[in-house]
Amino acid sequence: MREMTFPESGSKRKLLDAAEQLFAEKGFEAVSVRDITQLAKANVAAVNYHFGSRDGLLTLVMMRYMTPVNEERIARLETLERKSSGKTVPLEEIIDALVRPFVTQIRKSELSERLFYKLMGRTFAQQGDGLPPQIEEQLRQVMQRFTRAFAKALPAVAADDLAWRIHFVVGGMIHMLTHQEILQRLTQGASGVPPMEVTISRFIRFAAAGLREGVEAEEPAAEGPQVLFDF
Amino acid sequence: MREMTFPESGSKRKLLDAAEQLFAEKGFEAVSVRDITQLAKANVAAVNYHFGSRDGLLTLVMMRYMTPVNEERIARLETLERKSSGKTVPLEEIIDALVRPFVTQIRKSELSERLFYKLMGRTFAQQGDGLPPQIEEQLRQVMQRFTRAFAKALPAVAADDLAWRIHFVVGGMIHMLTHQEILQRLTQGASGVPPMEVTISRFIRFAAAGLREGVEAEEPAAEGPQVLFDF
DNA sequence: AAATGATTTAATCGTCCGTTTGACTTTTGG
DNA sequence: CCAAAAGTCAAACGGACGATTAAATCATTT
Repeated sequence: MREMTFPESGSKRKLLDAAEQLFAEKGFEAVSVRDITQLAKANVAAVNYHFGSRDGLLTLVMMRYMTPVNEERIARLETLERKSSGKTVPLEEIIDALVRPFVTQIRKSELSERLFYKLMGRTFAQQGDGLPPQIEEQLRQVMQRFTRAFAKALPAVAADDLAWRIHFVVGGMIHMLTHQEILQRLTQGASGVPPMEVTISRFIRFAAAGLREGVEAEEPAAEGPQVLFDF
Repeated sequence: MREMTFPESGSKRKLLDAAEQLFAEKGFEAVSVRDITQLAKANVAAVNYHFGSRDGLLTLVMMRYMTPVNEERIARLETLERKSSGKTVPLEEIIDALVRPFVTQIRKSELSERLFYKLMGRTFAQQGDGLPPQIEEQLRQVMQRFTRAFAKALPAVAADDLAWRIHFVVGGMIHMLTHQEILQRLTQGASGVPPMEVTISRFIRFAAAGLREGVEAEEPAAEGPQVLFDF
């Protein structure tokens, strides 16, 4: 009958939140367990008690915000492929599925927008350089999935060419996230649309053009107009 | 008659070389003074004696490989602007001036290609996040200079749009450098051309297409054919 | 109320860090 | 040749780090 009571005290969550905030602000390696426990108003030993080690906490923090994003990416891509059964999925929609979860998942985090984007960017930037294996595996699967989708949408682009172009796209995406604050001030002033929405639209157009480079324009869709993207 | 003897013992250079190598391999923050002096076969105190502090050494290491690259970037851009006096500089050539110095400056370093690219990538990725002020200033000036050039080459692109597109390009460039090793294996097997040359050609095409997005094709150059880029 | 398990706490461990010291050795210039 | 400068060296400094211990406190169940 105790299933409604929290089996864990609030301190575990407080530690996760404090760590998340500090990692976003200062980077993963620049934050000590003492920084974290101090912000969370917990004892130094709390981290090792609840998470086994600093690395255990780091992994859980990463999983908490990365997993929903990666799951939504896959879900969106699968929806796209199901919708357009047979027909090719428009390139812009694939890129959208890759980056849109950044804005849709943000409200579920308690971090400010700015910090959430930084956190995501920091994580992606560290790929292949000491990320927890679970995160690496998630990202590997996501990129493999999207690479296949891109290949289908761009049959005219050679495989090795496409691999590099996707690489460039990912780099642009990371830079968009990590340095978002620098340029976001230019974007503001527009309508009530969140600034990141505008940035993502810009990114989708840029990435699609880069990915399509050298591919001659296809004949205007045989049946009906193309889906419009007026971000 | 002693002009051929080094006024400084070789240890200063050995420290710079060792630090450069370790920074490239493990990242700037993951290398201790003791790691460096051990590889350089010097005493722990040598770093503080020759460079004042670990940060002093880090700054000098960065300056040593960043300054030539940034100077060549500017020089190439100025040559372009001088050559095509009046006429607009082709977009591809501007991007080329931005990234080509990576390959031209590499042989002057004693590092292996792979490490040199990693080092550059790591540095760019840290921009605005604790780089030595001199390096930050160099990069700021370079990007300001190139932003002006891009604006001239793409008068049809709004200023804020262009700023973001350049941002995406820089992100792709950084990712190309830092993760070069992962995809380079796909590129090899070609002719005797260095793999990075091929990668840079791919990057230039990608970036140019992204930057040009939405700009209707200009009428075929009124006088003579365009300069050919057959990388 | 007693017992049990989960959590919190202060104190401390050993290690690594960047830096400093002072003695020692080498190089340099008059 | 010799004094001054430059360089090297072993040793140690204080501080921060992640982790651990054992006792104290809390919550829940019996």
